[in-house]
Amino acid sequence: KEEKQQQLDPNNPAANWIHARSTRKKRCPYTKYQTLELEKEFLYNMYLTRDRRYEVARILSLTERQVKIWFQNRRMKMKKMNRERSGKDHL
Amino acid sequence: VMILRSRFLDARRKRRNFSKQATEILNEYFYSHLSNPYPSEEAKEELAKKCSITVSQVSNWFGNKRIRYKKNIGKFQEEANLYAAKTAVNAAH
DNA sequence: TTGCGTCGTAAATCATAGCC
DNA sequence: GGGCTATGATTTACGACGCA
Repeated sequence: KEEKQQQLDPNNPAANWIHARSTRKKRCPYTKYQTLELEKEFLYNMYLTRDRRYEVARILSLTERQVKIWFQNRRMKMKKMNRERSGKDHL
Repeated sequence: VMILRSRFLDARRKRRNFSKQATEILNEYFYSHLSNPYPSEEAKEELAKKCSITVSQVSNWFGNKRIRYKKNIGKFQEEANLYAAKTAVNAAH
């Protein structure tokens, strides 16, 4: 495990930071229907049971992994929104 | 009600490009850390304060900058030279 | 040692600001 | 105004690491 570099060269455009696992799946935007259904499910409960995940994936033609990750991302989004909803009170 | 309404509208107000000065500060950091342009959480907070934007916006800016820079280094060469010269001058003083 | 959780991010895409 | 690109924000998909 690990990787990363540590080469300096300020004047050279040799920024070799990260990346791109060649095996990564290309991002594929979900349809309005898929997103709406996922949102409805999220509203019902933020965490999926195994059975529910299987059903949602089947109904929306997504893999269970995609559904799992969608929920993880959705929870992070909610967290971010709450954080912003906190530092307010002005105007 | 009016206050709540104005807050709601305010939250949805259209985005604005960052000020010239904020962009200047972000670019100075980016180009002076070109070998590893990943500010720590603390650095992000400091940049956010200096730029009068949120930490999330700083993260977005760096995310966009890194990928766009990497995608076309040539396009940013002039800008890179400009900031390199600027930091060199600052270091000299 | 499987398996799902968060955190930070890449990369693609979206939305629209802002210039000509 | 209309088109076009730049730019800030959001959306998928993981790697790294944590915990039970």
